[in-house]
Amino acid sequence: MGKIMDRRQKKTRDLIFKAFIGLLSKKHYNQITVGEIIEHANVGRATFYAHFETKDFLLKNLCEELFGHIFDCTKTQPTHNKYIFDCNAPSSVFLHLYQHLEKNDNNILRLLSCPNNELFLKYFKDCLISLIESQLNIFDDKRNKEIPLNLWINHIAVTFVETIRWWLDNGTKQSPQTMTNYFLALV
Amino acid sequence: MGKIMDRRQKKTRDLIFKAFIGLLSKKHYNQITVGEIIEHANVGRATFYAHFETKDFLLKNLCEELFGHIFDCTKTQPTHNKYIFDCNAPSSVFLHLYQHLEKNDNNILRLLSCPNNELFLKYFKDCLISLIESQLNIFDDKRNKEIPLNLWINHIAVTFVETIRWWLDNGTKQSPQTMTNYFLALV
DNA sequence: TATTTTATTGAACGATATGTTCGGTATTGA
DNA sequence: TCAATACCGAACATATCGTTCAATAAAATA
Repeated sequence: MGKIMDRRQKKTRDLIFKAFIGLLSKKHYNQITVGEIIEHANVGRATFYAHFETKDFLLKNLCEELFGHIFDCTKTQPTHNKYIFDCNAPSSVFLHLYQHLEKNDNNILRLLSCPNNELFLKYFKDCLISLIESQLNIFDDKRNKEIPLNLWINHIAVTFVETIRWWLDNGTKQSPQTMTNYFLALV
Repeated sequence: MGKIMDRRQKKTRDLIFKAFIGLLSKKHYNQITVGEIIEHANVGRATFYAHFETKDFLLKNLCEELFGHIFDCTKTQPTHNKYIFDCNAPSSVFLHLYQHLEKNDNNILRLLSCPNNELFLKYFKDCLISLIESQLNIFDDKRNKEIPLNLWINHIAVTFVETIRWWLDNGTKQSPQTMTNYFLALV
């Protein structure tokens, strides 16, 4: 994973990712072939399989690369989030996520709004859940104690994911702050 | 769709559906082959393709068959729902859906809790959205007018779907009434 | 019942995709 | 400079797809 990579390795890895992303934004995951990927990446067939066991693993690795560091910077120091984000509002983590997305690092938006966005939103949700678990106190005032805890956590995560989906479907016109307000109003 | 069917047609159609459901509860949709389906259904290859253009169409038809009538009975007389369900509570439609699922007609539960449940929950959500659009007044008291309408409707649908997912994951131990309460508390 | 219509069968086919192998080449890092 | 290693790319066996067709069996109709 974090191993030091030969320049060549990193280069072809990036080429494959880039080609894959390009294809994902055009056609459905299921009908993308390895042949197409290596053609667009301009990479040998054997090379592809030297890097990725399977198309599914390619997807998994791509998700880790894309979302990994977004959530990393919220997790590495879970108890100090407020200060990291230089903000005391309880919603800072979520505001920060909207802002991060708006910056569109690594073309994440392109993937989250493409026909295959389910693939990524699902992965995104899994990351979110562990984040929310560590930030649960934020929602204490909104919680109905009747509701089972894991149902509640899941509901928060899903609500957040759906605000993002809606945001993207509507052209990302709203500000991160507005989206945070929508999110908090819904939950 | 509703055409009169030759006995043979209905028979093979059911055999294929049954085989498909059996496979869906064992392995991932993507790695189910037409070959496996016809083998388990004990049906000729050409016969399969005479019924279904594609595996994707098979899935679509299965969804329509499974969910079609559940939602049909809520839609055919949209203005009279209260009386159909013999209940005056505004939540009756949703209570009725939980009850319907609990009866487990057509092994719907098996599909909604299998590893492929995303496939069905997604379809279920789409049906839900049009149902909710026709029942929106039920949620008038809970709605924050700041929130865009389609975001709001989507949120209600997703919340309902997620309560079902949670219900199934936890063994369907709660009563439909309890689930309705959870749902209304979340939304 | 006799006849016509329709559905199923199963083998065979071409096309496409998969994942692997291997000898040769080019790049890298020390 | 040189040893290690990543890439190439063609070839291969295997698997799945979706279609075709002539033969057979079952249902609908008269």
